[in-house]
Amino acid sequence: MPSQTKTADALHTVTQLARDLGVTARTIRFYEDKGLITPQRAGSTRVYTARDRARMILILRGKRLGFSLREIRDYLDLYDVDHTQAEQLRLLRHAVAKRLASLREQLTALQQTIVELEDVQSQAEAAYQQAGKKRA
Amino acid sequence: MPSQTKTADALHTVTQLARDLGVTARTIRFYEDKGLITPQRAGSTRVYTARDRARMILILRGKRLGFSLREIRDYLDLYDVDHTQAEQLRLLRHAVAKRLASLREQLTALQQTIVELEDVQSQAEAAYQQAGKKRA
DNA sequence: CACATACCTGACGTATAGGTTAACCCTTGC
DNA sequence: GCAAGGGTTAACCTATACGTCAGGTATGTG
Repeated sequence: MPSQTKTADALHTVTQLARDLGVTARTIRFYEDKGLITPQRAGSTRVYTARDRARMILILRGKRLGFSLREIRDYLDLYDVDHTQAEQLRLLRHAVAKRLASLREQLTALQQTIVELEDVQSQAEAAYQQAGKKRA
Repeated sequence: MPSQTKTADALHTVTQLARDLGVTARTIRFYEDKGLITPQRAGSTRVYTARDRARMILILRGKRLGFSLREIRDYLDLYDVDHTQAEQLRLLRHAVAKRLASLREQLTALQQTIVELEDVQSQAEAAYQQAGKKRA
């Protein structure tokens, strides 16, 4: 695909894109500083294409999933090189699997904590009832 | 139960406790600085009892669950309240209920994140298979 | 006594993810 | 002609959770 396809792709400034995505312009510039996105420039003004927007969405998604900006950058770099490289996909799968394992561990621990806390709750409840009786 | 029961409880220094728990002494002192534990002192030297050790274990578990030290401190404070005062019990129950609600919320979010990641995983898997085919 | 250890406090450094502010440049409209 | 509004960089501030000295004290041993 040649680089000039459709001119219909809306271009945006940082502020517009930020509003669109629910982050601040500062955040987007910060990501650029960290090498996660590199918009074109019109003079010194940043110009974002639909592709850039899609990339930002991937970044935010990565963040939601608990990856650090550095990790996100590395994974996005994998995409950029070539989608068909099996080796890179292997790395991605590995990273995702690791993260999943960690999350599942957290899930188990969290469930356990809830059970424990429910125990504390019922004990506090019982003690409260006792205190009530004594006072009566 | 009176406060002096068995003298058999082993006492430890920061370094000993740290090694025992797999953290550094600096970490333990830091927690003290943040009000999470307050060991007794022998002169200026910190002295940790079995209770202190148990408390440290609770702290570390909280950390594993991804809570901030501040949250952990608040959470431990709940345990410290006098269990016999009705008013305090009321506050305790309230705090525990709030924390439980928050934990359940986190649980839901975590489960959702896992589902999303599993999705990413299966897509990466599919792409990997595709790449394999192409190369063959 | 001197030296090795271990403990203490205090202060500064690090990484992550931005927020805030300052000072400056351009463009547009009245 | 100039203020308003948006864009830019640079630099400093924040919070979290420690690591890493520096400098000082106390204890025990040959």
